Amino acid sequence: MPPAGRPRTFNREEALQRAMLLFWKNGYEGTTMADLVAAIGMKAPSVYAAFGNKDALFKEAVELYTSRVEQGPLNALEQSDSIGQALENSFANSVNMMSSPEISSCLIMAGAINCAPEHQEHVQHLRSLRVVYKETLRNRFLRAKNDGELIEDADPEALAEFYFSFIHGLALRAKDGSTKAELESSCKFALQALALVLRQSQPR
Amino acid sequence: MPPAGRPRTFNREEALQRAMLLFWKNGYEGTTMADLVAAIGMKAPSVYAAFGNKDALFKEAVELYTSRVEQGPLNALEQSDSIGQALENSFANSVNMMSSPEISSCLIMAGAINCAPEHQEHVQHLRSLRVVYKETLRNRFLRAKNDGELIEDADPEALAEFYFSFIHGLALRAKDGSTKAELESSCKFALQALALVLRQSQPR
DNA sequence: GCAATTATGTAACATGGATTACATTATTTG
DNA sequence: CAAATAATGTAATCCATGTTACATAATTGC
Repeated sequence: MPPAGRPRTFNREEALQRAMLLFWKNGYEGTTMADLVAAIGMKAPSVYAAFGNKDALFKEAVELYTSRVEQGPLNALEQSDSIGQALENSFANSVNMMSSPEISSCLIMAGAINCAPEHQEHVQHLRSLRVVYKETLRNRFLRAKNDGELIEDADPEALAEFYFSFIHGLALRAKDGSTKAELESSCKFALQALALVLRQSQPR
Repeated sequence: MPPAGRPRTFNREEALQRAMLLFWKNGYEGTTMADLVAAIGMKAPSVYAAFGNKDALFKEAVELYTSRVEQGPLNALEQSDSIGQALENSFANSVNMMSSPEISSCLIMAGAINCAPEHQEHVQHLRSLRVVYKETLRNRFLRAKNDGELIEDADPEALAEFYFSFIHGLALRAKDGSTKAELESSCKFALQALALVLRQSQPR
């Protein structure tokens, strides 16, 4: 039984998806409510009625992004038993999502950098999501160490920080126009470097 | 002979330096003219008279930043004959400049990401400066290959892209709160990875 | 059909932030 | 001292952008 009142003439999910794509492409500050309203194809009051305000819409968009896009690299990290495979899959996943021609980069990694005072809500929000990725990476390296995949000297925290820096940089390179091939060759080298801390790796 | 007219009551260079520090800390969009005017300690018309407008002031601030701050890592890249030393010095230099407690990160690398439409002038400007860094890195690797420092298989372009991604990421990690120690241990690993492509390196 | 409810479109309002008009003040030159 | 020149402070103006008031339209339940 639909609720009383005039029914919506647009699809909320579809509208959210369009908003997400815009935010992905241009970030929070680079996307105006006018842009969003136009992309959704309705007038401002309808969008406000459906989503609240810009902050709330952004939050929902980021949730959609997280579940649809960011989850890929995150899951890949955990699904393989070998740390090498895990990273390789995660990177491949990241590069793919960063390489859509019109959109490019990563909403979370490349979002709201140096754009607004630190205390603004969306800045904190994105940062906390970056922390999630970092923690996932960190836990994966701790597990690898535990599993005996890494040499004694290997420092999982440092490795996580290194690979996270690299991934973070990839997102910016994508934003700055690096091709998929360039991103991929970067990743290839980053993965080769893992040999330096793998226990069973055979030096060439 | 000073020009006719009332003399300025503030030091232009000092004002520019303060503006640069603000832009460094908060980026172009995160810094308002009101902030700048307050930091300089004058009223808006005086600042406009001295610097033109926000864009022009930003441009001058970035020039100051480039010559005073960014030049360090760039010079370090070229001043050493060994690619390993060159990178090590450049990274150390970068980490130092990114680690000032109150300021942190890099004006050029972390500036104007996903904050404003691509076509805005300051966005293009920062991007072009990033290209300079990338090109310097690329040329340094080409030279290393030429000098016989690298193995046959080494791809200087890919190496440049990788290390630039990493440096780019470092800037964001710094912005996101990584400690100097974390940045340093990341760099250490990144430099160890160079062994994979160094001709004379002895595998362990 | 009528009341209640919710969406829509038009047209505003509110705010923050870049920029400037104008009168005034301080300095050099003649 | 007068004229010219340039800086200063006050107080606006302009504009983009987020947000909402209000009248109207479409739907449900009685």
